Amino acid sequence: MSFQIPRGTQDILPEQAAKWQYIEQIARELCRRYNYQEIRTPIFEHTELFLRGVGDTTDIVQKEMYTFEDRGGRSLTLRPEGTAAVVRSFVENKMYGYPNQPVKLYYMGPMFRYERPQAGRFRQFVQFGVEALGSNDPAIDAEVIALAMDIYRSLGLKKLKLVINSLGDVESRKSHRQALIDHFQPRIHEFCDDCQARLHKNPMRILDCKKDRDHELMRTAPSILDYLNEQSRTYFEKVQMYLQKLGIAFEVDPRLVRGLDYYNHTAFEIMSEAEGFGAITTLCGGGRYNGLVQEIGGPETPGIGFALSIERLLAALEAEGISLPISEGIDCYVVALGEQAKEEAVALVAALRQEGVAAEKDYQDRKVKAQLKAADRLHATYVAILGEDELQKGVINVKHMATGEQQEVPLDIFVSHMKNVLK
RNA sequence: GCGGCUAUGGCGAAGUGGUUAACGCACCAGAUUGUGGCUCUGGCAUUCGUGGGUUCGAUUCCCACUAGUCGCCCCA
Repeated sequence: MSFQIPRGTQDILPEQAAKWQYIEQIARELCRRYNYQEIRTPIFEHTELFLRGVGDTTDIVQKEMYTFEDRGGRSLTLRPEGTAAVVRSFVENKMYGYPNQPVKLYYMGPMFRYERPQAGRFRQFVQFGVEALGSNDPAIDAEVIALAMDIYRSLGLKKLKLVINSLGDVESRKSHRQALIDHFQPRIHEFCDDCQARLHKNPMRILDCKKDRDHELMRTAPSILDYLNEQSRTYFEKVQMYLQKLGIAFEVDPRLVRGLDYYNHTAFEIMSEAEGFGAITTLCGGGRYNGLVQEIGGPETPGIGFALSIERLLAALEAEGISLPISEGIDCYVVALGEQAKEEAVALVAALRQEGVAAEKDYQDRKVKAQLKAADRLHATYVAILGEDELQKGVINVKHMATGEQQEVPLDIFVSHMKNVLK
């Protein structure tokens, strides 16, 4: 074996690719209905963008970035997530000046993180995500969540759990942060190393720790929800009200903390509850990021979005035993016998294709029997057999594979005949 | 970054310190001089992830590496 695919990446072979196309099509169609428009940004950006946008205390920035220097000495990074780049483009192209606000965008493409691969985790993976920039209406939070749920439901997923939380605004977070430090500080030595490090860096993450999950201080820890100021609480309540109005079931989990620094107010996650799903159950994560646009150098602009991984979506479909309605099989396989017929078959196949018929022929110099077998393997609806006899009579033998019925069709009307029977 | 398990033909999968590496599926050919899906017959791994080591001899034992997989951390 001379070459192999880089670690944590995968080839999407034709059979799988058909599923990808189907999912992409559903996602695009729903974006059309929700009026989100596609934006395509580069696969790499200046490293500085992610340091700023994602936050330099995050794991992503600290240990997961594919960073390299180009020949001009610039530090570039393969994008580890989509939001920073979309916001960069929003600012750079002055989209805050667009007449239609909020600006509603979606993107779909590969992201890169240098991590150890595992079930549902890759070094290159594809995210579909949306961003709504310029609105502070809790209804847009609900819309974004609804769009994510709609995508999953349209594909047939049932075993989903939507969890939401509010991280509050800057003021609320500050007071909650202090309350957490006061709560854990006296007994922090009873916690794991990670938690001890988190105490001052990001005490909220202690609540997320799985090792110390059962420590009594965890149960009694101050909840962010108790520290939301008036404005933040009202906002969160409205988001919930709208979700109810949309008939979307959810659970409030005050311990839900999103990994990226830029989140505030609404945070949410959609998980799969399917049996036998791997350890990583998060299908989609998102939230509000009101400070980010300014951080990237634009005017103060609120924003909310989510990102979901197509790989995990496929895994969820698999876990729920859902097969997508992928059409397979060609319309007509032209079987040729003899030199003259072979030459003729090339023209016939071309003519069929010209008229929109999916057609194939043999290129392996197979015998009739083997050509039929090949047609069968390709799930051809029809087979058209052309030999010496047919050429003599100016006809072609059209056989319906499922019924075995066969009829002679004059060569000059063959293509239109096929178009007819295939309707 | 850390830990467990794994690595045999296109795929699935048995197996042994000793010289022919089971079997199933798929594929190819023939039985069937021009007709698929069924049946029968035959063919299909100079080789057991890569590199070292132990040994008279290793696919089988040991080590390293690479990759996969599951989990931790974290996340999509």
